[in-house]
Amino acid sequence: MSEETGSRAEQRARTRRTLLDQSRRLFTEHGYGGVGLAEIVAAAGVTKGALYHHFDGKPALFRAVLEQVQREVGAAVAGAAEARTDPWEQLTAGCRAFLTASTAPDVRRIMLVDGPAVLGWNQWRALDESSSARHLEESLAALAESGILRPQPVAPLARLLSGAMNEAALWLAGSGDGQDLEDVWSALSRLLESQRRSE
Amino acid sequence: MSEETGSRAEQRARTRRTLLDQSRRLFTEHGYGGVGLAEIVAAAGVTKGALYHHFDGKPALFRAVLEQVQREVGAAVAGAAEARTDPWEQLTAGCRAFLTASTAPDVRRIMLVDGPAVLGWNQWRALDESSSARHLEESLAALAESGILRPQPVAPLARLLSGAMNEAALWLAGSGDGQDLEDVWSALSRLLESQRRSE
DNA sequence: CCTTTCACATACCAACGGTATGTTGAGTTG
DNA sequence: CAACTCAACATACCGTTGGTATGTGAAAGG
Repeated sequence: MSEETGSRAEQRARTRRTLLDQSRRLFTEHGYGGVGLAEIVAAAGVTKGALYHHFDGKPALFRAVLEQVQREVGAAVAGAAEARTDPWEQLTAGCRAFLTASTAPDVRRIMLVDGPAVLGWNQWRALDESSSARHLEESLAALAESGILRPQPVAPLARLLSGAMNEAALWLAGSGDGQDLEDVWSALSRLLESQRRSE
Repeated sequence: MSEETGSRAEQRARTRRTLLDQSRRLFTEHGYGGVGLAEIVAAAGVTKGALYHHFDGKPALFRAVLEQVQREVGAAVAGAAEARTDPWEQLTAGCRAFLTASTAPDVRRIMLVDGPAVLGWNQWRALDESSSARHLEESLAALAESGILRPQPVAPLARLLSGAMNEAALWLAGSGDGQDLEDVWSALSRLLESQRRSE
């Protein structure tokens, strides 16, 4: 299994990664409040001393896990958008990528449910802004500047769409029905399309 | 102050109400995880025995508080809608009432932030459905049936709009700027109006 | 009155997050 | 290469937490 070989830096990295992986799994299964540090360190095969050597406490550990999840979601959104050239398609592809990515159980629980409660909404919002939400507002701003979007301030619209997609992802994760994704997607598409400037 | 007069039923009701009021205040100020039962019972002037006589535990107490908050928000939404006769105005008035009501600190923290994390999203969603979200979907369904709304399934649209308004309320509560409410409201109005059937 | 029952108060427990200190081996230095 | 340093943990412990089991005094019932 995980031998205690390697340099000190390797051991440090491996321990930290194991802690992150196991806590992410347990947070997903039982929620932040439903899992104790004892359970986490037991699953990782270390002790609380190791955990507190790497993280400042339980909230800091959760924050590190959340940042990891948000980086992955942000990368998925950005990747889907960059695969397109048309600005409007970049927006829609990014939104669809966010919807599918956020339906995963760990994203759902860690990012959408427990995140705001553990860190407080303001901190959660700041993290969300720096990862995936930023792409949405930038995309909308570009569309507004080139006149493709109906003229309006983009910041409020970005908030509304972000909230709409968050809620939709939570709903989709619970339904498990593939048809629901298409229903939500057409509804969201209608909302997006309605903000496109009529030629 | 609160004398121990009255019949046994009156004492019971008074104790329960005090417990609900104080826990609601403390949950709002420090969040669910940030306040202990000791603090709650001290503020209410009773002991843990009284609390456990009225509620099954800390999550059950929070659930009772949440249901109270949701009833108030639902009543505000329904009241604003029923003050109008035109179906479309009922929708917009209800949405605006939800936005303003959900900006209050207790609604924000208890209903929007801690609610899903404490009860789990499925239970939270069931409570939300039975209070304010139901009005939204019913209003949309009525508009769809009478042909005022662009033909589409209303359930996904209701979910998207509900999430959008939740997020908007969270943002508005943090900004404190009165202009932001108007910005968000015009953005939301544009989204709603775009789903109105063009004559 | 006397008894029962309700509405709590008191005392207590296991588990929790967090800390203080001990230990070991890799990396550095003379 | 031997002595030393210090990072990377392990171990033991503490105060507090949510939860429970039991005691108690006043109101309701006969």
